Amino acid sequence: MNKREQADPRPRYRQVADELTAQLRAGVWPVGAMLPTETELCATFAVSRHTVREALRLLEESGLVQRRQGSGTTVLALATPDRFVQDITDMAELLQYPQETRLTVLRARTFEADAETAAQIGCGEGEAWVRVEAIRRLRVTTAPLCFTTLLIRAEYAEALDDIGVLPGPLYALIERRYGVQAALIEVDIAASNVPPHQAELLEVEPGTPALLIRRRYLDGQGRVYEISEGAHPAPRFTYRATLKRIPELP
Amino acid sequence: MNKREQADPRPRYRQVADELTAQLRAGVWPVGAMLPTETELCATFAVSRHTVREALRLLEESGLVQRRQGSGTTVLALATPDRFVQDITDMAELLQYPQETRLTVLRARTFEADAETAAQIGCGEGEAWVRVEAIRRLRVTTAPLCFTTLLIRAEYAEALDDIGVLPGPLYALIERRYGVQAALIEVDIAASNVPPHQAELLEVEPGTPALLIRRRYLDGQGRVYEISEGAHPAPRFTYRATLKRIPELP
DNA sequence: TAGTGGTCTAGACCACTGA
DNA sequence: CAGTGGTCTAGACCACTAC
Repeated sequence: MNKREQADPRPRYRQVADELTAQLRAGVWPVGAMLPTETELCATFAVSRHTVREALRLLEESGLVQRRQGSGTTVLALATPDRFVQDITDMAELLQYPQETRLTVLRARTFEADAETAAQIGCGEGEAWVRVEAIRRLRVTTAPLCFTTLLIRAEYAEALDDIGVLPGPLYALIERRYGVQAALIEVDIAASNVPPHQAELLEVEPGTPALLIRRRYLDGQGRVYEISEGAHPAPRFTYRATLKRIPELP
Repeated sequence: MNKREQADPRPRYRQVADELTAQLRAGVWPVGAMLPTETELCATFAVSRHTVREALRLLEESGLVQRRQGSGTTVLALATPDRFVQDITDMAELLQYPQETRLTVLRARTFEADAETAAQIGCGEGEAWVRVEAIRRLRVTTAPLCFTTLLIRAEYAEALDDIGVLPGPLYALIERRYGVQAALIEVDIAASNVPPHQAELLEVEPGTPALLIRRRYLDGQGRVYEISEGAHPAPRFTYRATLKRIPELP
């Protein structure tokens, strides 16, 4: 039993994981049911607890089961669904602006969110926010890249002073100053026309199609603390993402 | 040494991982250098090899180090960079069309890629492909959602017969018939105007802004085998993504 | 061939869950 | 309280890498 006698090149924990995956797929346990305990699985497969735990770790990483100390291992799914991820490692990659861009603030104004604005933002009524309008340009050429509207909680307003002084996107400046980290970023992308009052600033004809990119930044408590909305005239900007498939278990 | 005598609630392997992370950040080892061997780390931290390995697993999952059997553990980075992921679990989520849509094929035609087309597609010159033009509609209402142009390798053309018969996006039909899995999907999103010849079909005025979504599907060998290009008239469709921060180690 | 990380065992105690 | 998964030890052999 010690050596790998059979011609199976897979490690034992992998064999156990594959067997369990197959049994899950076969419907041995329904979703929500409890898997046998680790000790029981040790007996079933005649392996040590360590090996069983390595196998369960694989199942857990695939999202098939959930383990909870004290209560046991529950079935989350019978088979690994198709999964894709977009993995963004670089902050610049997230915003997808070339490094050589500069944001010029046009206006900044504090306001209190009325009912309608609060609903739009997803914040409480009466909260103090700052609205900033700005233009993003390439440093070299003159054509503006986009017209940006930023909304940030008034309590973080001083981070605005760092725009143009320190590099990086606003959310990074806020993190630097206040320690608030974006835990979640919601991105909405839509098409629209360049609004009339922005057309001149963007140096395009009114009615030019534009890519609207709206990002909502949420902190660890799920509270929205920044919203950025950029209007990018049609030919100047393309949003690009690469999605990788997460390989299935077997 | 057995019990957790100090008031440190972290498990030992976590303490070891955090200490190593701090040392990495402090520059004890440069990028590319070898970490001490697991046995050495056991002695340094006075823990068992299992504990060291759990700690190294954490470092590896954070992308700080790389482990290779036989050669050792090398430093990949001194600190975990900001990382965000978009995690797409549902296939429908990937395409973001509501379930109740139907694709109606207007035209389908086989062609050979000339030099220009081959360069655009990213395929070899002279290869046989099929171009399909189609309209996606909600089943209930009448307003078309988008005008779609599909390009697929001619060898997978029979998957087109399943459109409207089997549910799911084309790439899933191809996978079902031929076993080809998308390993990578590249998504480009841009703004444009609805082309004149599509305006009538989409039931919008010519010149209406549209969201162009172009997806390139690559198989495991990095070969493009399908491209879909959808033109979505402005108010009818918004692309939405949610990015989660990957928590740092400490 | 020496040394690395990968796998595996047997056994122990702990922290947490739920009856 | 009994039983679960979480952590940890001591020790072993194996597969792989590099010299």
